[in-house]
Amino acid sequence: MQKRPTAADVAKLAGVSRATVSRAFSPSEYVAEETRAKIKEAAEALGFKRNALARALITQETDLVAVVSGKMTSMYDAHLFNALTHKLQENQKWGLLVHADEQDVGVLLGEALSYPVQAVILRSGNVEGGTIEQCKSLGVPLIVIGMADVDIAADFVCIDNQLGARMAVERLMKIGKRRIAYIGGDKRLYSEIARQEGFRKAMNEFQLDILDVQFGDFTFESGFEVGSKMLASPNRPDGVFCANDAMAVGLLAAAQQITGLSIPDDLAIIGFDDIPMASWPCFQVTTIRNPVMPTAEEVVRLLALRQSTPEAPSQVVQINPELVLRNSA
Amino acid sequence: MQKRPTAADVAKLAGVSRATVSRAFSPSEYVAEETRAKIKEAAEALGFKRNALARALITQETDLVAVVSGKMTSMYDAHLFNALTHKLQENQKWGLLVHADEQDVGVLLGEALSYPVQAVILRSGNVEGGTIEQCKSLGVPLIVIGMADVDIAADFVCIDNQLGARMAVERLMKIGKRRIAYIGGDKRLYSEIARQEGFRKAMNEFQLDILDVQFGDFTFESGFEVGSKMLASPNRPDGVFCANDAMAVGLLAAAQQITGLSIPDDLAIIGFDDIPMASWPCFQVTTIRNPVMPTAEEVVRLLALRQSTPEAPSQVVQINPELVLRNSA
DNA sequence: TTGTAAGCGTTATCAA
DNA sequence: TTGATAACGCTTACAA
Repeated sequence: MQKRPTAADVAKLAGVSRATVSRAFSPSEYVAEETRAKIKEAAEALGFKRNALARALITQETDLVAVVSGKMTSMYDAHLFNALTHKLQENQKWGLLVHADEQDVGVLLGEALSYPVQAVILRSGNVEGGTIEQCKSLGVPLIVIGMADVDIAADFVCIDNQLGARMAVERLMKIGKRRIAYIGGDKRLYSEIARQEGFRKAMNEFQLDILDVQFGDFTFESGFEVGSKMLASPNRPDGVFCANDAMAVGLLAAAQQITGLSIPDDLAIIGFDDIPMASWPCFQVTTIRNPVMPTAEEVVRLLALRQSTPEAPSQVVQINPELVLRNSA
Repeated sequence: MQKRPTAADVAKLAGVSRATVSRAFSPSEYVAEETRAKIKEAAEALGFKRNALARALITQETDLVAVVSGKMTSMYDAHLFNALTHKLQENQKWGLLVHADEQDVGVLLGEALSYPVQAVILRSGNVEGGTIEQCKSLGVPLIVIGMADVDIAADFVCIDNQLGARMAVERLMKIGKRRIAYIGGDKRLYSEIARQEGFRKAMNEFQLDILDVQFGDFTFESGFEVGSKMLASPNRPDGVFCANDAMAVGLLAAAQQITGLSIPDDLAIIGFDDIPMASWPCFQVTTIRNPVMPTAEEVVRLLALRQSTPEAPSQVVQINPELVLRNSA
């Protein structure tokens, strides 16, 4: 920040008042075309740009949105992030990046909130009390992606995990699988909890016994490792629902190393999310799509809604999952 | 943005002046411990936070940094982004997100620059003139990641692509390969240009003929496709250097489908970047590591340097590549 | 140690 | 259609 030209500089050069310069930059204000042209020209010459800070201060409205996101460990995270930033930009919002590695969301968000933001968009496995309190006390709307909780005063946008899990079980049933197992991820994360619950409910509904339940940590490596053990067991499943694609691909890779094991005949695999890798020719994993664009769109819709109707009751928006058939099930 | 409490509110509640409230929040200012405690208490009660906008306006210094990044299409992008935001945060900087899909970097950056940012960090395949001009005319330092150009008045942080390519060729030579081919990515991107040049120079230096040169677009799918063709050719190489890991893994996957083809005996593969996937048990690709942490660290170092010494001549910082030996070469 | 008052770069109100 | 002038929420001389 240094010798940034100000409206006063432009005013002097154009021979008008500061107020007129300001007006010249507001399309809705009345100002003689001639004057406006003169001002624009002077502004151009100086490289003048209205200072968003000073503007926000007086207009009392920001186009800043805090985007809280953890480490992006999978392509799903990266794609969601892409979609979100894309949509925000399309709606003239600027994302203020808050990178929360661990449990430090509260502190970091606190610091970030020294910027008056229009809302906080949180993409995280867990929403702790401090975060919600902070937003509430500052009157900043909170929009959470990837989980749902009707008891928290925040908006939520989340894939319908239960339905997704049910679709997976249904598919495995349909292709004749009865010895069905589950590979879950980090037990503290909402996606794991919800998907496992959906899986259990569906299995129960179809009156199927759950053959095996194992846990990885949502990574390929863990899917490979846990999957290898599961396949080595004498009690081997003929169908596995994995809580995300990375683990499903890991399991598939493990299965591919066992000679004579045919996919999907001996072993069917269904993942969750539909990351690009699931469609690679060497994998071709059947999965439950968790679409990022609709998610991002709902987020900006809620953002707009909160701005126009701040007092509206908080919403939980469910995104529809979709069964994507490939070779693994 | 609504009923955010201000310093005046706190002052009234604590029974002091606005100035004292301000001082109470600056650790270096003298203010009676008793008063400070009283003010902190009042601030706490109201949920007061100093407004960063107003602060920046008066202090004339921002902790905002524009982070321009395209769509993240690979885990390398995601990791670099993680590392960068992490480091920025560690240095009390806030990233203002600019998501540039295509050639629209100029326009978007222009809008983003209405916020007085300390610097612009650009992660992109191409730096066009408009971007540089805009930064210069506003006196905002520009730091570019992933390319190097001594003729542009900006700081650059970039892996030493030539050295990396050379290390790959050297390794292929060392394990007895002489029929060496190259699979490149999008020809407009700097990484492609620099890595290919490095490859050609090294091949020339070792007095080897280049067997084949093909191009994908830096994705797994393209590596698989181009690789399949390359392997089907009667003039099949015994060693391939790929311009990134995604394509190297794609090529490997294609090779794995050919029965009787042994890796690395019949075909050695070397990638670039060292993304997690390269180390997966089913791939184990030898690669040239392009480390993200050192890159991010250099960026924040340059950021600090530009702030303390704005007029220092621009730098091109080369990051050292590293040969990571795995099973594919 | 604290209060008063000026000012950062804008926009909004009110006259002219 | 334009120009003074007062805000916005803060920091910082300068006084007290």
